[in-house]
Amino acid sequence: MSVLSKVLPAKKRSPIVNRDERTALLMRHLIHVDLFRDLSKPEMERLFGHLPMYTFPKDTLVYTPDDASENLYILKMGSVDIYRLSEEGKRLSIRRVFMGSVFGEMGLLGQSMHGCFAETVAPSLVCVMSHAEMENLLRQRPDVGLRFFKVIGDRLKSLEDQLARLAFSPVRARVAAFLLTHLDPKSQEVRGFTHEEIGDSIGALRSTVTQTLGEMARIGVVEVKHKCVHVRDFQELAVLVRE
Amino acid sequence: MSVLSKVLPAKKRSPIVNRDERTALLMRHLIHVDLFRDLSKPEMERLFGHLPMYTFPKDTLVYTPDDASENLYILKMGSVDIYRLSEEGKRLSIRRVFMGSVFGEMGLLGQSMHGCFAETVAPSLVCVMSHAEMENLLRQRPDVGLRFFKVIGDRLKSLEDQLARLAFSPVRARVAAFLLTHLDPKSQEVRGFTHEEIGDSIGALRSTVTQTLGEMARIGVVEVKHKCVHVRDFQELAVLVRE
DNA sequence: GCAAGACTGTTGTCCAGCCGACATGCACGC
DNA sequence: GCGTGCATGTCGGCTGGACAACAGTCTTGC
Repeated sequence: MSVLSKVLPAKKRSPIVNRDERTALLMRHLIHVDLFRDLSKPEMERLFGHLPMYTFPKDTLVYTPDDASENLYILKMGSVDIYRLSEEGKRLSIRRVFMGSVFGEMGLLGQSMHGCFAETVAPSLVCVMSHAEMENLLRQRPDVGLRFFKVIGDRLKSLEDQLARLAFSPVRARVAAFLLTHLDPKSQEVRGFTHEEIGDSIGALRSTVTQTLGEMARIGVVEVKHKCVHVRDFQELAVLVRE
Repeated sequence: MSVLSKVLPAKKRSPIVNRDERTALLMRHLIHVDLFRDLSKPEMERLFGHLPMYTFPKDTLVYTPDDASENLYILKMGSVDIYRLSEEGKRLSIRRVFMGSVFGEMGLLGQSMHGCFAETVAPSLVCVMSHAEMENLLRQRPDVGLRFFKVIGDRLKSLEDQLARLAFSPVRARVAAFLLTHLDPKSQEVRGFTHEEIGDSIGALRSTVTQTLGEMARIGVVEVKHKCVHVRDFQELAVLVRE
C-alpha cells in the first residue's frame, strides 16, 4: 500500500471548448453508457448536450473526500480508481471504473462522497452531471432510475463479496479472486495492475502479493510478466478462490 | 463465528388472515417506514392494502441464498440479521435491520439475493412486496425512487466503511466502531448482541471480542454486563476507533 | 427452584502475513 | 544508450489474532 507522503497530484481540469467537437465526442461515447441506453439520441442530446466535459491526464484526482459537490461522473474514456486512505495513509481500492461506466453516483442523493478519492489511472474523458440535473432526469424517466438500481445493486453485491473475502479468505484466495474478476477473456491475461495495486485492492502487502504470485507461477497456474499476469490454468485458479 | 453444523431453523411463515387486524397493523407501522413517507395515507392503503404480511418467530430464516423470489421485505416489527456463510460455515453479518426499515431490495432489479441469509433475531412482522409491484411503484412515484437511492447510498457507505475497517484496523478498533454505531444514545448502552454476534459482524473470533471488551473495561471505557455493554467514556471510545 | 443451555471469561499454542530492508530488473525519457 | 525511477524478487523477525479447550455465570423454561 502506498503512503500519504507520496505527493498527491493536483486537481487539473481542461475543459473542451469547441462545440462541434464536443457534440461529436458526446454522442460517440454516450451510447456506450449502459445506464442511458433507454434514451433516444435526440433525448440524449437534449439532456446531455450542455453538460461540461473534461479531460484528465493520467494520475489526476477527479474528486477528493472534501469535495463538496455531489456530481455524477460519466466516464467516456480512460479509467479511474476509486479508493480510500486510512489514517496512516494506506490505500484501499474500492473499485476501478472503466469506459462507459459512471461513478460518484452513490452520494447522488444525500450522502457525501464519503471518504473516497477518484484518481485517473489513464488519460480520461469525463462528463459531469450535477445532482439537480440527475434528479431531474430520474423524475422524468423512472426507467433510467430502474437501470440505475441494477447498477448499484451489482456494486453492492461486489462490495459484499469483497467484504466476505477479506473476512474469510487468506491472501492466496483473494489474489486468485482478483485475477479472475480482472481477467481479459481474449488474451487470458490481467494487464495494467502493479503488485502494489493488487495489494491495495485486496487489502494485502505488496511483497505478499509478489510472493503469492510467485507460488502460483511455481505451480504453473499463472505466468508472471511485467505488469501482466497470464493465466495458464483457469480451473485451478477457480479452485484457489474457494480457499 | 458460528458453524454451519449448528442446525438452521426451518423457514416458517404464519400469514395473518383477519382483514381488519391486517389493515390496522399495516397502517400503524407503515408510516414509520422512512422510505414511504412521501406517500399519503390513502395512497399507502391503495398500494399496500393487498400485500401479504407474515409473522416470523425469533431465529427464523426469512430468505436464503437459493430463494429464487426477488421480493422487497418491509420490516414492520422486530429485527432481522442479514448475513453470509463462508465455505466452512463461518458467519459474517452484513447488517442488522430494525423496525421501519426494508431489506432484500438490493437485488430488486436484476441481481439475485446474492448469497445472503436473512434471519430474525426477534419475533418479527414482515410485509412482502414483489419485484413487479415495486417496479410499478417506482414508475408511478419517482420520488420514492429518489428516497430509495438515499437509503441504498447510506448502505453502500456503511459497507465501504466496514470494508475499510476490516482492511485497516485491528480488532480493538473494530469493536469500538461496532459499539459506537450500535449505541443507544438514551441509555448509553449497546444491547441485544452476544459477543459472538459482535465477532460475526466485525470478522473476529468470539473469544477475541470477549478479551477486547475485557481490556476496554479495565481501562474504564466501558462496563460489560450480560448481553449489554455500557459506554462510560464516549470520547475515548472514539479515539480507539481511529486505531 | 432447578436443570439445561446459552453466554462469558481465560489460557496457551501456532502461524499467516505485516513490516522493514535490500537487491535485481525493466522501461521510458533524455 | 544510459540513468533514474518504478516494478519485482527475496529474506528474517515479530505479532495479532485464530483456534482449541475448559471453567465459571447467567437465564430461561418447565
